Amino acid sequence: MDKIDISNIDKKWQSFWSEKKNKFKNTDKNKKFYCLEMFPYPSGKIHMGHVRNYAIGDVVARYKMMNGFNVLHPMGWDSFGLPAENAARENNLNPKEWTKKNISAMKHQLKLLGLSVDWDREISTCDEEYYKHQQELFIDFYNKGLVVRKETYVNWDPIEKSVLANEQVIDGRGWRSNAIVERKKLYQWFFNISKFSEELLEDLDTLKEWPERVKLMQKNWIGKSVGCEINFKLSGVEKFIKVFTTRPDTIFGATFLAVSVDHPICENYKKLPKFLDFKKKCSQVGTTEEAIANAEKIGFKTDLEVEHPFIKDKTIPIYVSNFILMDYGTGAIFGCPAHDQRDFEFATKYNLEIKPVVKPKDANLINLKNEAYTGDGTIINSEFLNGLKVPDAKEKIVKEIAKKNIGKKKITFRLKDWGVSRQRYWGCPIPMIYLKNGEVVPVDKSELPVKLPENIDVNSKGNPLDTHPTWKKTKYKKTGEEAIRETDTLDTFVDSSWYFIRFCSPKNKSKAFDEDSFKYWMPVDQYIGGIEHAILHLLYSRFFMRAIKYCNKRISIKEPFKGLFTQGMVCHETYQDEKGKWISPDQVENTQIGMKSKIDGSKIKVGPSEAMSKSKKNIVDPESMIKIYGADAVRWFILSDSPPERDVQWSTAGVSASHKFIQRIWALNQKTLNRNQNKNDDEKKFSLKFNEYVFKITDLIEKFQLNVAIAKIYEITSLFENNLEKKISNEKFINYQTQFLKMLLPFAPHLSCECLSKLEGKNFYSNMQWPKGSKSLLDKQEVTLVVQINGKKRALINAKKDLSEKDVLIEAKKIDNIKKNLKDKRIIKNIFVKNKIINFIIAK
RNA sequence: GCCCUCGUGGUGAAAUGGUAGACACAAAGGACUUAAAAUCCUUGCCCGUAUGGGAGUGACAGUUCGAGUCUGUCCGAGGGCACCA
Repeated sequence: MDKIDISNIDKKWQSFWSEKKNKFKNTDKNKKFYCLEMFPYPSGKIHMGHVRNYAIGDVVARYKMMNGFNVLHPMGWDSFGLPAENAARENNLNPKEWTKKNISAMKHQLKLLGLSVDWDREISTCDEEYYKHQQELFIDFYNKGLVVRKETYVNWDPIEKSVLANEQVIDGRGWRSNAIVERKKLYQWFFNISKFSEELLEDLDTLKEWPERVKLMQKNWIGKSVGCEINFKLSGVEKFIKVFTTRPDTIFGATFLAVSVDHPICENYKKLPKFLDFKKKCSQVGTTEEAIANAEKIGFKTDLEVEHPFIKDKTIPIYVSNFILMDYGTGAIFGCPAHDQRDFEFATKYNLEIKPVVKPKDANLINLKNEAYTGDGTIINSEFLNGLKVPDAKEKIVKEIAKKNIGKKKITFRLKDWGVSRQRYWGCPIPMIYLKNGEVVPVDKSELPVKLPENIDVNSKGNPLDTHPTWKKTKYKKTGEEAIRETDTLDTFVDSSWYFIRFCSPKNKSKAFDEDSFKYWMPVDQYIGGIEHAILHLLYSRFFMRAIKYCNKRISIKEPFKGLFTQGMVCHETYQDEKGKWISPDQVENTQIGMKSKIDGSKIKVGPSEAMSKSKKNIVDPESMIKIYGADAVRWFILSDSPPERDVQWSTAGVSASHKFIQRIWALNQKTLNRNQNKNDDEKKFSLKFNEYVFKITDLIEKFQLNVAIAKIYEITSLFENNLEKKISNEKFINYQTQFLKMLLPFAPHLSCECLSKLEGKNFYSNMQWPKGSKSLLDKQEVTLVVQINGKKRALINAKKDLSEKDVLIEAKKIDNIKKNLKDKRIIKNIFVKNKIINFIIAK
C-alpha cells in the first residue's frame, strides 16, 4: 500500500486553490459571510499562535463556503510598531526594508498552511496607500470634533530624552538607559472615545455572539458609576473644592479631603520645596494603573481646610495624595477611612480620625483595626441618615445635597479619552500642522498622504521625525505661510481599528472604503483572535465604527463584529540546563533516564508549560513542523488537543500522532477503492450511525467545539474501518466515504481533497457541498436508557426511541441485577425521563 | 491593588442537571516479524476468578430522586490593567 506523499500533495492543492481563488461552485451571492482572523504583526516568522488562529478561521471559512455562502476571508499586515524601530537600532536596518522582508517571509510561511485566504485583498498598514486613508479619517474625525488636543502624562526617560512604552519600563527604570523613569506632561492628540461611553456600554447587549466574559471585561473597563458631586467650601474664603464620590451615604464619616498632585489648588505650593519634593516622588511612580495601585500611599498636608457641609463647625484637612487621579472624577475625593480601603490605609499612615458610619448586620463584624468595612449595613453616627440602609441613605443624601445647592447626582465613566500620539518614527504621521500664530490646522486633504521620510537617523536621541533636518518644515496650503508638521505618529491601535473595513474594498484609491462594498460585507460575521485583545483593540474598533457613522450618513452600522471568538494561547514545556539557562525544545531529547541535552548530554530540568515566548525559548517553529509532518497534521493537532478557547499544549508526540492519523485515512481510502462487495444487508445499521455523526459534527462546528468534532472524526474512521468487510455495496460505501471526507475537509483540506479526487478517479476535485443528514433516519436511532436505584446506576437498556414509561418499567424489571436489588424492597416512586433514565426510589 | 478566567486519570481532554473519563497522547502486556520499524489487540483506583460492589471531578457546605455541571465560602493556577501587538 502506498504512503501519502505529504509535501507533493500540499504543493499540488495549494497551487490548485490559488488558481481557483478558493471559490467553490455553489456560492450564492445573496448569502455573504465575512470571516476574519486578527491580522498578524510581521515579526518575520509565524508562530504557533498564528497557526492556531488561522487554522480555526480556516475551518469556519471553508465550512461556510461548503454551505453555499459567498465568503470573504482576507489577510493583511499590522505592520507599524515598535519592534521595527528596535530592529533598526540594533541591526542598523531601515524599518521599512525590515518590515517588507518580514512580510514576504511570513506570507510564504502562511501559504504553507493551505489557508483559504483571498490574497488579492492583501493590505499592509505601513503602505502609503493604507495610511493615506487613515489620515483622511483622522481629519474627518477632527472636523466633526472627535479629535481633541490636551495634556497627559507619559513615561519619560531623562537620559534617552524619549517617551517610553510601558513595556520599556522595567522596575521603574528605562530598559536601555537604566535611568529612573519620570512622569512627564505632554500635549497629545486624543480621540474622543468617552463621547460614546454610554453607547459603547449599552450596545454590548446587542452582541449576542460575543463571549460573555469579553463583554463583562468591556463593561468593567468602561466602568459606569453612579455617584454624586459635592462642593466643599474652603474655610474662611468663598472658594469651593468639587469632589466626586460613589458613597455619598458615608459623608458623615469624612475625615479628610484628598486631591491629585495635578489639582489646580496645588498651584499655591508650586514654589514650596517640600511640595516639589513630594511631587517628584509621585512622578517616579509609573503610569500604569497597576503601578499606581500598588504604590505606597503618600500624602502632603496642605494648610487648607474645608467645612463639613452637614456637621456644623467641623473642619476637615486637605491632603495632596498620589492615589488620586486627575483624569477620573474631579481629581478630588473626601476620605472616609472607615469604609474605603485606600482611605483607611492613608488615614492609618497619617493618624487621621477613623469614624464608622455603617453598621454591618452582624455588629460583631465591625473591626476597624486592620481594614475598612466596605459591605452593606445600616447607617449610624449620621444625624438624619441614621437607621437607613445604604441604598436608601444614598438616595436621601443626594436629595439633601441638591436641596442645599452644593452638588448633584453625577454619572462618571472610568473610560478615558484615547490618547493616540506616539513620539516615534514607525507609525502613521498625524496630518496636522502648527502655524506661526499658534493655530493648529489639518493638512489639506489634497496633500495626503503625509509620508514618512525614509532617510532617518534611528540612533538619534528623541523622536526621529522631530530631529530630522527638514521633514517637519512645510507650508499651509490655504495661505502659503510656513508651518511646522506634527511630529508625533498615531498609536498602532488606530491602524487596526478600521482594517476590516478596508478589506471590503482594498484597492479603492479615492477613499478609505467604498460604501456599496461596505454595505455588502460589513459587519464581520465571525471575528477570531486572541483573548489578549478583549478590551482595547475591540473597544477601539467599536469606537471607530461609530465615529465613521458619525461622519458618513450612508453608514448605519454601529458594531463592526457580529460574532467574536477568542482563542487560547499555545504553550510548551520549558527547559533549563543545570545553570538555569533556557534551552529550546529542539535541543532536548527524551531518554529513559529523563530529559537530556542533544548537544552535550547534560541533564535538563523540565519546567511547567507556559505560553510560547522568545525569552523562555519554548518555541516550536511551524515551518519545520510542516516540513516534517505536513500542513494537515500541524493544523489537525493544534485543533484536536484542547477546546479552541482554552490554552493548548504543543507536543511533538501529538503532532506525530496526527500525522499517523493522516496516514490512516489515506490507507482507508485505498482499502475502500480496493474492496469488492455488492450486497447491502448491513447498510441500514451503518447508515443510521453515520447519519448521526453528520448531525453531530455539523452542530459541533457551529458551536466551535472543534476538538470534539475531531474526536468524532476519529470515531467515524473506526466505523468505516470496521465496516470494510461488511455487506455494503461499493457504490454505497464510496458515497458515504465521500460525505465523510467532506466533513474532514475544513480540518485537513489537502488530505481530504486528494482522497476525494482519488475516489472520483480524477486529478482534481472542487465540487464541495457540506453533507446533509436525514432527520427521519435520526429518529430511527436506538437510545441507551440508564436504570438507577436511588440515583445509582444499576443497569442499561438499549431500546427504540421514545419508549413509554410503562414499557421501560417492564423492561427494567426483567433485568437480573434490578430484580435482585428490588427484591423485598418497597418502591416509593419512579422517576422517568424519556430516552434518558428510569430511577427507582426505594425505602431504606 | 482592581478586574476576568480556569481547577476532572500519568497527560491533553469529553459529558442539553441523568452511564464521569468519549477521543487522543504516554505507559505496561500481547499478536505479527529471524529482528526492528510499521500496524493491530488488551489493560489501566480499591475488593472480587467473575456476574458485581465501593471510592472518585481542588476543599468544605447547600439545593435535588440525581451535581463535574446550580448556590455559597475557602484554597490553588493563569491572564488583563490604557505607549507591546
